[in-house]
Amino acid sequence: MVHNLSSISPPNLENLYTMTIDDLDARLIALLAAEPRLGVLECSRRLGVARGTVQARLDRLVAREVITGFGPDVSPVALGYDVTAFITLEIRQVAGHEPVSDGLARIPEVLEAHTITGGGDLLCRVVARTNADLQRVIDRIVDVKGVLRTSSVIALDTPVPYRVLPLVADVPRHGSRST
Amino acid sequence: MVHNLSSISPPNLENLYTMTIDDLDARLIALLAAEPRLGVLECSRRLGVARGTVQARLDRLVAREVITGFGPDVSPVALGYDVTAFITLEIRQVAGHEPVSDGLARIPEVLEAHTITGGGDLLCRVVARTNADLQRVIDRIVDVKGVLRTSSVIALDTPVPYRVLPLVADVPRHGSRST
DNA sequence: GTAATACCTGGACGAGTTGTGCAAGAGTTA
DNA sequence: TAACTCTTGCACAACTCGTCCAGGTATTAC
Repeated sequence: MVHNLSSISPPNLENLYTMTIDDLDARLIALLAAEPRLGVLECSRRLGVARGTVQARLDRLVAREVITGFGPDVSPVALGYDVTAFITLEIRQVAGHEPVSDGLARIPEVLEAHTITGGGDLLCRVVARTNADLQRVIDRIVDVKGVLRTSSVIALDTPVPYRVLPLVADVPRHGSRST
Repeated sequence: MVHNLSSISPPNLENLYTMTIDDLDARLIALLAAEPRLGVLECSRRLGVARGTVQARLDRLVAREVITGFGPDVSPVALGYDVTAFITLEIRQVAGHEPVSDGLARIPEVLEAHTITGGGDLLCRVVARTNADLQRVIDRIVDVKGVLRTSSVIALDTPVPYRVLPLVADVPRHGSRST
């Protein structure tokens, strides 16, 4: 029997938003990151818990959007895009960001774009087949309505490739629920 | 019977390195990206090809490292890391990049790092729990031996989140092998 | 033109996994 | 003590997986 709303909302909200992950979650994520094609059953064996537990944890992690998806991770380099660059855009501020963002989103080579501090600017990561091809991509960006100026920086090497695992291992936990 | 080496090497090398992907590959990747938990059998149904074909294509894509993995994709935001920043490092050039890269790799909040054009510099993407926490992360970076100066830019919004799919759809193909 | 090669198809096999449901026990909170 | 949440262990049928095979077709080499 429910006596008042506070007996419903607060615990749920806390579970959904305040909580992060516990030790078992972290181990599960690390395991899946190491061997992504593992099934639920195999995970449960490796982690030493029941299959239903792994299934429930996974569902919860996905529901809470801690896990946002399961690849596939496609390598631009393997597709022939060997050049990565970071381009800072100076844009006309009167128009706002949206039109520019829309224009950028229409360029396949723009892999991501962020608005950043420092007066109406955008930082975006682009790829191209060659340095000469990069010029073409930059031209396309400059052609986007609202873009005033660009300044590019080419990535030569990637000593630390994108990763999140150290973060997962480092997150403050709410105690270990597992025995 | 093999008459000379040229009847072996060139075709293989071409298949492995020169080729990109064809139409079916692109559709398969797009399908998996949209619904990553799909099995091989279900993919074959959706794509209208035999199961063995999908299996072979997937194996090849992974072998050629067009597909480098299958998540899970973990959201730093869901773990409480709400602040993303891009930090440009000026480093002491005598030592080279490696020691600095190693130091950065040991900081969980450093999600990726690239060496960039412009004289011994590094660009890295970091996350932090709050703006105040970002200061702590920056301090850790500055503490890395070889780092002289940093300059940070905070990402306020991400109008174009990381994506590769448009690239896949756009890649020049070697004709459609599918009927 | 003929042979060799690579690819797709459709079928088959057994082993293993998945989704689902249930009852019981443990731990926490009020 | 009661209510709640989570985990466990078990069960079931349905499905999928990895793997193999033979036959057909398209491309390439000679």
